[in-house]
Amino acid sequence: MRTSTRSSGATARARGGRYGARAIELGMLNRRLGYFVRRLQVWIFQDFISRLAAIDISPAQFSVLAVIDANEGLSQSELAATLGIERARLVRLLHRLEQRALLRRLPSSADGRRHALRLTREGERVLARAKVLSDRHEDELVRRLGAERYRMLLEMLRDV
Amino acid sequence: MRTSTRSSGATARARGGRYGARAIELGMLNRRLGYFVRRLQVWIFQDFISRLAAIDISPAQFSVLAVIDANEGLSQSELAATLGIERARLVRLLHRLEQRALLRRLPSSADGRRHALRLTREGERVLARAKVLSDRHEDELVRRLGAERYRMLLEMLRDV
DNA sequence: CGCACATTGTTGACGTGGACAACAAATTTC
DNA sequence: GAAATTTGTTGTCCACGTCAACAATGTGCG
Repeated sequence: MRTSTRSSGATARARGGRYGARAIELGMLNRRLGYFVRRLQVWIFQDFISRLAAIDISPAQFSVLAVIDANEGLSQSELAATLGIERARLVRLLHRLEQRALLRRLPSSADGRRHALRLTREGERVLARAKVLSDRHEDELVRRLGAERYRMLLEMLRDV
Repeated sequence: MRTSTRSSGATARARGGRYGARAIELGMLNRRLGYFVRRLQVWIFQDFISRLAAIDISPAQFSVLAVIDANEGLSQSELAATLGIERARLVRLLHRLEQRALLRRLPSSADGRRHALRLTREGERVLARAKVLSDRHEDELVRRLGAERYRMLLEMLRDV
Protein backbone atom coordinates (compact mmCIF):
# COMPACT_ATOMS: atom_id res chain seq x y z
CA MET A 1 0.00 0.00 0.00
CA ARG A 2 2.57 2.66 0.99
CA THR A 3 1.08 5.89 2.14
CA SER A 4 2.29 9.12 0.67
CA THR A 5 2.57 10.79 4.07
CA ARG A 6 6.14 9.78 4.70
CA SER A 7 8.15 12.73 5.92
CA SER A 8 11.68 11.28 5.91
CA GLY A 9 13.02 10.24 2.58
CA ALA A 10 14.30 6.81 3.65
CA THR A 11 12.92 3.98 1.59
CA ALA A 12 11.34 1.26 3.65
CA ARG A 13 12.92 -1.39 1.44
CA ALA A 14 16.49 -0.84 2.58
CA ARG A 15 16.07 -1.55 6.27
CA GLY A 16 15.70 -5.22 7.02
CA GLY A 17 18.61 -5.59 9.41
CA ARG A 18 20.39 -3.74 12.14
CA TYR A 19 21.20 -0.17 11.29
CA GLY A 20 21.03 1.35 14.76
CA ALA A 21 17.99 3.24 16.06
CA ARG A 22 15.88 4.17 13.10
CA ALA A 23 13.22 6.86 13.15
CA ILE A 24 9.87 5.13 13.03
CA GLU A 25 7.06 6.72 11.08
CA LEU A 26 3.46 6.89 12.20
CA GLY A 27 2.21 6.70 8.64
CA MET A 28 -1.46 7.41 8.30
CA LEU A 29 -1.84 7.72 12.06
CA ASN A 30 -0.55 11.26 11.59
CA ARG A 31 -3.96 12.18 10.28
CA ARG A 32 -6.01 10.41 12.92
CA LEU A 33 -7.13 12.70 15.70
CA GLY A 34 -8.24 9.76 17.81
CA TYR A 35 -4.71 8.41 18.00
CA PHE A 36 -3.33 11.58 19.54
CA VAL A 37 -6.31 12.11 21.82
CA ARG A 38 -5.84 8.58 23.05
CA ARG A 39 -2.12 9.08 23.72
CA LEU A 40 -2.79 12.28 25.61
CA GLN A 41 -5.57 10.70 27.62
CA VAL A 42 -3.37 7.78 28.61
CA TRP A 43 -0.61 9.89 30.00
CA ILE A 44 -2.96 12.28 31.71
CA PHE A 45 -4.55 9.34 33.49
CA GLN A 46 -1.18 7.86 34.40
CA ASP A 47 -0.12 11.09 36.05
CA PHE A 48 -3.49 11.46 37.76
CA ILE A 49 -3.44 7.90 39.09
CA SER A 50 0.09 8.14 40.45
CA ARG A 51 -0.65 11.42 42.18
CA LEU A 52 -3.83 10.16 43.80
CA ALA A 53 -2.40 6.74 44.62
CA ALA A 54 -1.84 7.88 48.21
CA ILE A 55 -5.59 8.20 48.76
CA ASP A 56 -6.50 5.38 46.39
CA ILE A 57 -8.88 7.35 44.19
CA SER A 58 -9.13 6.55 40.47
CA PRO A 59 -10.20 9.05 37.82
CA ALA A 60 -13.62 7.38 37.64
CA GLN A 61 -14.04 7.48 41.41
CA PHE A 62 -12.99 11.11 41.48
CA SER A 63 -15.59 12.03 38.86
CA VAL A 64 -18.29 10.20 40.83
CA LEU A 65 -17.44 11.98 44.08
CA ALA A 66 -17.16 15.36 42.37
CA VAL A 67 -20.56 15.14 40.69
CA ILE A 68 -22.32 13.88 43.81
CA ASP A 69 -20.73 16.71 45.75
CA ALA A 70 -22.06 19.24 43.26
CA ASN A 71 -25.53 17.64 43.01
CA GLU A 72 -26.48 16.26 46.37
CA GLY A 73 -29.27 13.71 46.28
CA LEU A 74 -29.13 12.87 42.58
CA SER A 75 -29.97 9.36 41.42
CA GLN A 76 -27.72 6.69 39.99
CA SER A 77 -29.32 6.95 36.57
CA GLU A 78 -28.76 10.68 36.47
CA LEU A 79 -25.16 10.26 37.59
CA ALA A 80 -24.49 7.53 35.05
CA ALA A 81 -25.98 9.62 32.24
CA THR A 82 -23.96 12.66 33.28
CA LEU A 83 -20.67 10.79 33.32
CA GLY A 84 -21.46 8.76 30.23
CA ILE A 85 -21.03 5.38 31.89
CA GLU A 86 -23.37 2.39 32.14
CA ARG A 87 -25.73 2.07 35.07
CA ALA A 88 -24.33 -1.41 35.65
CA ARG A 89 -20.81 -0.07 35.85
CA LEU A 90 -21.83 2.70 38.22
CA VAL A 91 -23.44 0.24 40.61
CA ARG A 92 -20.07 -1.39 41.23
CA LEU A 93 -18.24 1.89 41.50
CA LEU A 94 -20.73 3.08 44.12
CA HIS A 95 -20.55 -0.21 45.94
CA ARG A 96 -16.85 0.21 46.62
CA LEU A 97 -17.15 3.84 47.59
CA GLU A 98 -19.99 3.03 49.95
CA GLN A 99 -17.95 0.21 51.46
CA ARG A 100 -15.24 2.77 52.13
CA ALA A 101 -17.90 4.94 53.77
CA LEU A 102 -17.33 7.82 51.36
CA LEU A 103 -20.97 8.03 50.34
CA ARG A 104 -24.42 6.72 51.18
CA ARG A 105 -27.36 5.57 49.09
CA LEU A 106 -30.38 6.99 50.85
CA PRO A 107 -33.93 6.00 49.91
CA SER A 108 -35.51 8.68 47.76
CA SER A 109 -38.49 10.21 49.47
CA ALA A 110 -40.71 10.46 46.40
CA ASP A 111 -39.62 7.50 44.27
CA GLY A 112 -39.17 4.08 45.76
CA ARG A 113 -36.91 2.94 42.96
CA ARG A 114 -34.34 5.68 43.33
CA HIS A 115 -31.42 6.18 45.63
CA ALA A 116 -30.49 9.67 46.67
CA LEU A 117 -26.71 9.85 46.64
CA ARG A 118 -24.86 11.83 49.28
CA LEU A 119 -21.27 12.11 50.38
CA THR A 120 -20.46 11.35 53.98
CA ARG A 121 -18.25 13.63 56.04
CA GLU A 122 -15.40 11.26 55.27
CA GLY A 123 -16.30 11.43 51.59
CA GLU A 124 -16.08 15.20 51.68
CA ARG A 125 -12.73 15.01 53.41
CA VAL A 126 -11.34 12.57 50.87
CA LEU A 127 -12.69 14.66 48.01
CA ALA A 128 -11.07 17.78 49.46
CA ARG A 129 -7.77 15.93 49.58
CA ALA A 130 -8.33 14.63 46.06
CA LYS A 131 -8.95 18.16 44.88
CA VAL A 132 -5.62 19.35 46.24
CA LEU A 133 -3.74 16.47 44.64
CA SER A 134 -5.53 16.79 41.31
CA ASP A 135 -4.91 20.53 41.31
CA ARG A 136 -1.21 19.71 41.36
CA HIS A 137 -1.86 17.26 38.56
CA GLU A 138 -3.41 20.07 36.51
CA ASP A 139 -0.37 22.22 37.28
CA GLU A 140 1.77 19.47 35.83
CA LEU A 141 -0.35 19.46 32.69
CA VAL A 142 0.09 23.21 32.35
CA ARG A 143 3.82 22.72 32.75
CA ARG A 144 4.03 20.04 30.06
CA LEU A 145 1.52 21.41 27.59
CA GLY A 146 2.29 25.07 28.09
CA ALA A 147 -0.21 27.43 29.68
CA GLU A 148 -1.62 28.59 26.38
CA ARG A 149 -2.16 25.14 24.95
CA TYR A 150 -3.66 23.92 28.21
CA ARG A 151 -6.11 26.80 28.31
CA MET A 152 -7.14 26.35 24.71
CA LEU A 153 -7.60 22.60 25.04
CA LEU A 154 -9.75 22.95 28.15
CA GLU A 155 -11.86 25.61 26.53
CA MET A 156 -12.27 23.79 23.22
CA LEU A 157 -13.11 20.43 24.75
CA ARG A 158 -15.49 21.82 27.34
CA ASP A 159 -17.98 23.08 24.81
CA VAL A 160 -18.01 20.09 22.49
CA MET B 1 -17.38 20.78 50.96
CA ARG B 2 -19.39 22.59 48.24
CA THR B 3 -17.32 23.89 45.43
CA SER B 4 -17.60 27.49 44.38
CA THR B 5 -17.73 26.61 40.71
CA ARG B 6 -21.47 26.27 40.53
CA SER B 7 -22.86 28.13 37.58
CA SER B 8 -26.59 27.83 38.19
CA GLY B 9 -27.86 29.51 41.32
CA ALA B 10 -29.91 26.56 42.58
CA THR B 11 -29.07 25.45 46.09
CA ALA B 12 -28.24 21.78 46.33
CA ARG B 13 -30.24 21.45 49.52
CA ALA B 14 -33.65 21.94 47.98
CA ARG B 15 -33.71 19.05 45.57
CA GLY B 16 -34.28 15.73 47.24
CA GLY B 17 -37.34 14.60 45.33
CA ARG B 18 -38.80 14.67 41.87
CA TYR B 19 -38.70 18.07 40.23
CA GLY B 20 -38.51 16.97 36.59
CA ALA B 21 -35.23 16.92 34.69
CA ARG B 22 -32.77 19.01 36.64
CA ALA B 23 -29.57 20.40 35.20
CA ILE B 24 -26.71 18.43 36.68
CA GLU B 25 -23.49 20.22 37.48
CA LEU B 26 -20.03 18.84 36.80
CA GLY B 27 -18.62 20.65 39.82
CA MET B 28 -14.85 20.56 39.98
CA LEU B 29 -14.71 18.35 36.89
CA ASN B 30 -15.10 21.58 34.94
CA ARG B 31 -11.47 22.32 35.67
CA ARG B 32 -10.09 18.88 34.92
CA LEU B 33 -8.68 18.58 31.43
CA GLY B 34 -8.44 14.81 31.75
CA TYR B 35 -12.19 14.48 32.13
CA PHE B 36 -12.91 16.20 28.83
CA VAL B 37 -10.08 14.48 27.01
CA ARG B 38 -11.46 11.18 28.21
CA ARG B 39 -15.00 11.98 27.08
CA LEU B 40 -13.75 13.03 23.67
CA GLN B 41 -11.60 9.94 23.32
CA VAL B 42 -14.49 7.66 24.22
CA TRP B 43 -16.80 8.99 21.61
CA ILE B 44 -14.13 9.15 18.97
CA PHE B 45 -13.42 5.49 19.58
CA GLN B 46 -17.11 4.59 19.52
CA ASP B 47 -17.54 6.20 16.15
CA PHE B 48 -14.34 4.63 14.84
CA ILE B 49 -15.32 1.18 16.05
CA SER B 50 -18.81 1.30 14.58
CA ARG B 51 -17.51 2.51 11.23
CA LEU B 52 -14.85 -0.21 11.01
CA ALA B 53 -17.10 -2.93 12.40
CA ALA B 54 -17.71 -4.18 8.87
CA ILE B 55 -14.05 -5.16 8.51
CA ASP B 56 -13.58 -6.00 12.20
CA ILE B 57 -10.63 -3.69 12.84
CA SER B 58 -10.23 -2.05 16.24
CA PRO B 59 -8.38 1.23 16.82
CA ALA B 60 -5.43 -0.70 18.25
CA GLN B 61 -5.34 -3.07 15.28
CA PHE B 62 -5.54 -0.17 12.89
CA SER B 63 -2.58 1.54 14.54
CA VAL B 64 -0.56 -1.66 14.34
CA LEU B 65 -1.28 -2.17 10.65
CA ALA B 66 -0.63 1.49 9.85
CA VAL B 67 2.77 1.60 11.53
CA ILE B 68 3.91 -1.70 10.03
CA ASP B 69 2.85 -0.42 6.63
CA ALA B 70 4.92 2.71 7.10
CA ASN B 71 7.95 0.86 8.53
CA GLU B 72 8.24 -2.47 6.83
CA GLY B 73 10.39 -4.96 8.70
CA LEU B 74 10.42 -3.26 12.07
CA SER B 75 10.55 -5.37 15.23
CA GLN B 76 7.88 -5.95 17.84
CA SER B 77 9.82 -3.99 20.46
CA GLU B 78 10.11 -1.01 18.17
CA LEU B 79 6.44 -1.18 17.31
CA ALA B 80 5.40 -1.49 20.95
CA ALA B 81 7.57 1.47 21.93
CA THR B 82 6.19 3.58 19.08
CA LEU B 83 2.58 2.91 20.00
CA GLY B 84 3.18 3.13 23.73
CA ILE B 85 1.87 -0.34 24.50
CA GLU B 86 3.46 -3.28 26.31
CA ARG B 87 5.38 -5.91 24.41
CA ALA B 88 3.18 -8.53 26.06
CA ARG B 89 0.05 -6.84 24.81
CA LEU B 90 1.44 -6.46 21.32
CA VAL B 91 2.23 -10.16 21.10
CA ARG B 92 -1.45 -11.00 21.40
CA LEU B 93 -2.53 -8.29 19.02
CA LEU B 94 -0.09 -9.59 16.40
CA HIS B 95 -1.15 -13.15 17.03
CA ARG B 96 -4.71 -12.42 15.97
CA LEU B 97 -3.70 -10.36 12.99
CA GLU B 98 -1.34 -13.09 11.86
CA GLN B 99 -4.09 -15.67 12.28
CA ARG B 100 -6.22 -13.55 10.00
CA ALA B 101 -3.30 -13.57 7.55
CA LEU B 102 -2.99 -9.78 7.60
CA LEU B 103 0.69 -9.82 8.51
CA ARG B 104 3.68 -12.11 8.90
CA ARG B 105 6.47 -12.36 11.45
CA LEU B 106 9.55 -13.09 9.38
CA PRO B 107 12.85 -14.05 10.97
CA SER B 108 15.19 -11.09 11.08
CA SER B 109 18.27 -11.69 8.98
CA ALA B 110 20.75 -10.12 11.38
CA ASP B 111 19.24 -10.77 14.80
CA GLY B 112 17.88 -14.16 15.75
CA ARG B 113 15.72 -12.74 18.50
CA ARG B 114 13.81 -10.34 16.33
CA HIS B 115 10.90 -10.69 14.02
CA ALA B 116 10.64 -8.51 10.96
CA LEU B 117 7.02 -7.50 10.63
CA ARG B 118 5.41 -7.23 7.23
CA LEU B 119 1.89 -6.87 5.93
CA THR B 120 0.61 -9.51 3.56
CA ARG B 121 -1.22 -8.57 0.38
CA GLU B 122 -4.43 -9.21 2.25
CA GLY B 123 -3.18 -7.00 5.07
CA GLU B 124 -2.58 -4.17 2.64
CA ARG B 125 -6.01 -4.63 1.15
CA VAL B 126 -7.68 -4.54 4.56
CA LEU B 127 -5.64 -1.51 5.57
CA ALA B 128 -6.64 0.29 2.39
CA ARG B 129 -10.26 -0.41 3.18
CA ALA B 130 -9.70 0.70 6.79
CA LYS B 131 -8.18 3.93 5.55
CA VAL B 132 -11.26 4.75 3.50
CA LEU B 133 -13.59 4.03 6.41
CA SER B 134 -11.49 5.92 8.92
CA ASP B 135 -11.23 8.86 6.54
CA ARG B 136 -14.99 9.08 6.73
CA HIS B 137 -14.68 8.85 10.47
CA GLU B 138 -12.35 11.86 10.42
CA ASP B 139 -14.87 13.68 8.24
CA GLU B 140 -17.45 13.04 10.92
CA LEU B 141 -15.12 14.51 13.53
CA VAL B 142 -14.66 17.61 11.40
CA ARG B 143 -18.42 17.86 11.11
CA ARG B 144 -19.01 17.60 14.83
CA LEU B 145 -16.04 19.59 16.10
CA GLY B 146 -15.98 22.16 13.35
CA ALA B 147 -13.17 22.34 10.83
CA GLU B 148 -11.24 24.95 12.77
CA ARG B 149 -11.37 23.17 16.08
CA TYR B 150 -10.48 19.84 14.44
CA ARG B 151 -7.47 21.38 12.74
CA MET B 152 -6.25 23.06 15.92
CA LEU B 153 -6.70 19.95 18.03
CA LEU B 154 -4.81 17.77 15.59
CA GLU B 155 -2.00 20.28 15.33
CA MET B 156 -1.73 20.89 19.06
CA LEU B 157 -1.83 17.26 20.06
CA ARG B 158 0.58 16.11 17.38
CA ASP B 159 3.49 18.06 18.77
CA VAL B 160 3.02 17.29 22.44
C1' DC C 1 37.41 -17.35 24.31
C1' DG C 2 34.11 -17.37 28.23
C1' DC C 3 30.99 -15.48 31.24
C1' DA C 4 27.92 -11.84 33.08
C1' DC C 5 24.44 -8.95 31.41
C1' DA C 6 20.83 -7.08 28.28
C1' DT C 7 17.34 -7.61 24.79
C1' DT C 8 13.48 -9.92 22.43
C1' DG C 9 9.49 -12.42 22.13
C1' DT C 10 6.39 -15.16 24.80
C1' DT C 11 3.16 -16.96 28.36
C1' DG C 12 0.41 -16.72 32.58
C1' DA C 13 -2.12 -14.30 35.92
C1' DC C 14 -4.69 -10.45 37.95
C1' DG C 15 -7.52 -6.38 38.07
C1' DT C 16 -10.23 -2.82 35.58
C1' DG C 17 -13.57 -1.23 32.26
C1' DG C 18 -17.05 -1.31 28.66
C1' DA C 19 -21.12 -3.81 26.67
C1' DC C 20 -25.17 -6.74 27.02
C1' DA C 21 -28.81 -9.40 28.71
C1' DA C 22 -31.90 -10.49 32.16
C1' DC C 23 -34.67 -9.42 36.34
C1' DA C 24 -37.42 -7.72 40.35
C1' DA C 25 -39.39 -3.81 42.33
C1' DA C 26 -41.55 0.49 41.69
C1' DT C 27 -43.70 3.90 38.90
C1' DT C 28 -46.05 5.85 34.90
C1' DT C 29 -49.29 5.60 31.10
C1' DC C 30 -53.63 4.89 29.18
C1' DG D 1 -56.15 -2.13 36.59
C1' DA D 2 -53.11 -3.97 32.83
C1' DA D 3 -49.21 -2.81 29.98
C1' DA D 4 -45.15 -0.39 29.41
C1' DT D 5 -41.21 2.01 31.37
C1' DT D 6 -37.71 3.20 34.75
C1' DT D 7 -34.33 2.05 38.29
C1' DG D 8 -31.04 -0.51 40.49
C1' DT D 9 -28.85 -4.91 40.35
C1' DT D 10 -26.33 -9.23 38.98
C1' DG D 11 -23.90 -12.13 35.76
C1' DT D 12 -21.15 -12.81 31.77
C1' DC D 13 -17.97 -11.85 28.08
C1' DC D 14 -14.20 -9.59 26.03
C1' DA D 15 -10.56 -5.89 25.50
C1' DC D 16 -6.76 -3.80 27.81
C1' DG D 17 -2.96 -2.44 31.07
C1' DT D 18 0.47 -4.47 34.23
C1' DC D 19 3.59 -7.39 36.18
C1' DA D 20 6.46 -11.46 36.76
C1' DA D 21 8.88 -15.10 34.85
C1' DC D 22 11.39 -17.53 31.15
C1' DA D 23 14.05 -19.29 27.04
C1' DA D 24 16.60 -17.91 23.22
C1' DT D 25 19.75 -14.84 21.42
C1' DG D 26 23.13 -11.06 21.29
C1' DT D 27 26.53 -7.83 23.36
C1' DG D 28 30.33 -6.30 26.22
C1' DC D 29 34.40 -7.01 28.63
C1' DG D 30 38.12 -9.14 31.23
